[in-house]
Amino acid sequence: MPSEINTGLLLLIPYRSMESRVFEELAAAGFDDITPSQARVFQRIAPGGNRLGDLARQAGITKQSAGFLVDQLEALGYVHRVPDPDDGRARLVRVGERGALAVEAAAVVVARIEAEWTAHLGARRMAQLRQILGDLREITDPWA
Amino acid sequence: MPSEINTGLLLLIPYRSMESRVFEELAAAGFDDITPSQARVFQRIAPGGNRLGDLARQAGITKQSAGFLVDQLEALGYVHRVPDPDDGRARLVRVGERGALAVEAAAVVVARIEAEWTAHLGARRMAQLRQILGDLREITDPWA
DNA sequence: AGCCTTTCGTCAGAGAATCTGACGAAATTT
DNA sequence: AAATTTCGTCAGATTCTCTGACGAAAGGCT
Repeated sequence: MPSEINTGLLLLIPYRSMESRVFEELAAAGFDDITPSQARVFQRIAPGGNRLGDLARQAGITKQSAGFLVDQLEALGYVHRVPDPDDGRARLVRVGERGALAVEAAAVVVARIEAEWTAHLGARRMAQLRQILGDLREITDPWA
Repeated sequence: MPSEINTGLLLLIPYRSMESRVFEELAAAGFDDITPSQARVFQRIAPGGNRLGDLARQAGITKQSAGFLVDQLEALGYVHRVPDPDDGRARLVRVGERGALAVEAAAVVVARIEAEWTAHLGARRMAQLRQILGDLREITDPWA
């Protein structure tokens, strides 16, 4: 029978596969001092930078935890914080030099994995998958 | 534009939504002493029971961590351990009485969420989603 | 039989990640 | 101006996870 496995687990399996592969290959490429938790925050940083609270909400953790992880990312040179010109209380977390290199390296790995998935599923179904997930985001993304 | 967001994150968003909702509603139903980490191990337990090492591999954690979590699940009455008749070193982790009730309650919530998703996507596309994810599992499930 | 070697689970200890609660500073509202 | 809210941090505790080492049992190999 065509799998009575619940849809949640069905989503988690490929996610985990991608995450662990990106993580491994990044480590092999010299970015071996970043942890998965740090990476999950890091990957949410937008081009213009984000406030700490935004990152926390998007990553689904408290702002204290996000602050803890950003401190480490900053010490490792992946990000830096700049004052928020619009709000004296806040600072913006921005991708730094080393972070930009990591982003680039990660994008290469992600592209390769997506290509493998496309090869397995066919371009048409890969596009359907992304389309459907995008639609699902409308009712499942607390941040969208 | 149709989202250049990477497919991994696209998978994670609905997963997290489902996980957190199941978790919340389970807590509201009286299963409020279980943690997400415990639940991620618990949900892998098969009808006949599993060895600790199996659970660890499936959950992607070390056997020590799995042991730690199963100890707690056992203390809370969700599971129990029985000797493995085929191997004197091993024991089987089995779902206990209270665990079975939690499984039942979780299944109800999962079914409701899947119904919501189906209502949003349409039955046809929901089926496509599950079909495609099932296929993707062939190359992404280290356990399958 | 008797010895490796591997596998299963646990113990011990350390480290990482997360949370709750409380706080000062700045922004916003009244 | 004062009260309220929001932003980030500090402090402390808990939870989760890992590495390393170990005894017990199983399986292989002379």
